[in-house]
Amino acid sequence: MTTIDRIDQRILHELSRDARQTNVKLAEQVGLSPSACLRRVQELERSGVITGYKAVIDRSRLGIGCVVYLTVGLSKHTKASLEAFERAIAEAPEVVECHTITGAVEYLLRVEVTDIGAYKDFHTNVLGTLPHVSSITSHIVMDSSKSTRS
Amino acid sequence: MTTIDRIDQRILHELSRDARQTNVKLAEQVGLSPSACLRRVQELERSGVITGYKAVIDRSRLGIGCVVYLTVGLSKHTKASLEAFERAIAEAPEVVECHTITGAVEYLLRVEVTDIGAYKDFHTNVLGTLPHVSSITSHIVMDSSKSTRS
DNA sequence: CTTTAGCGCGCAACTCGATTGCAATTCATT
DNA sequence: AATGAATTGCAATCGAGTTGCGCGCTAAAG
Repeated sequence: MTTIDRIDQRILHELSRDARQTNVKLAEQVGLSPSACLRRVQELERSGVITGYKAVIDRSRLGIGCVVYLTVGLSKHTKASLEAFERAIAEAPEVVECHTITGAVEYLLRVEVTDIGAYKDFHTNVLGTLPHVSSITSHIVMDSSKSTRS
Repeated sequence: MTTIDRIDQRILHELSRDARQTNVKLAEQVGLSPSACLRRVQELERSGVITGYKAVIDRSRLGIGCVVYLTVGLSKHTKASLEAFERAIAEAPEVVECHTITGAVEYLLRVEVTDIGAYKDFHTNVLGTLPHVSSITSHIVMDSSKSTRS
């Protein structure tokens, strides 16, 4: 594992909050000169600690009104059926996350759609067409009081 | 809702992939001159579609070896007990997401820790000390085959 | 049909930040 | 104390960011 000191941690924290602040400002905030700060950032990128940067988009402004976490259980647990399911999920733009999890079911998915009708459509016409799906439990997100993941 | 045309969508898509590419490169990719492209980005920011930018950090490089999604049910559903729970969760650095969801339980949390022992510690010493927590169901993430959320 | 107004765009000039080479400083080891 | 390695700061250069101005296109009004 790469050695991360306190200044690196500060840099990571700052870039988690605002990845497009100028390097000059970032350097000020972590107490380095701009060039030393930039080299730190470059090293964090090169070593793979920082894997990229992304825009944070307010999906509700784009019409996303409904976020759903759902668990999916499969009736067949062969490698082939798992892979077929994951391939289908990879093709579904509504699904923004797919995790293989421990427990009574195989997957936890995060789905983002415009409204509950669109979710029903997804549920019926996407999930409903996949072979080996034996259980689906949906949880609509009413509020996200914490979202600090980066 | 702000009007988003196809070029705006292209911009959003590109900035979801690499938010620190130069504006010159972004402009090339969406087929505008750099200044027109920049104004589009500025407008997407001003209007709140883009709420910010963040670094994507590979947590496993920082020692995070264990991601857990867990559902939490409360025994009391008063406003006061809900708020107390959320305040406690806001103070727990291991919890990176907290969603209020429909269904038999109240919350879905995402927790990131170094290893399963650290999760047990969190489970016992953080969750275990909170009043009104009546059920906890943990799912360890074994793999995330899709993660396109932005 | 013509004219006008509004919107989005491109061009170009200026400013400032990004980047990198070199030298200095600091820290750790012998 | 000396040496080597790692980190940092300085400064110069280049390129990108930013913005004002004018142009072109489209739609609406006369």
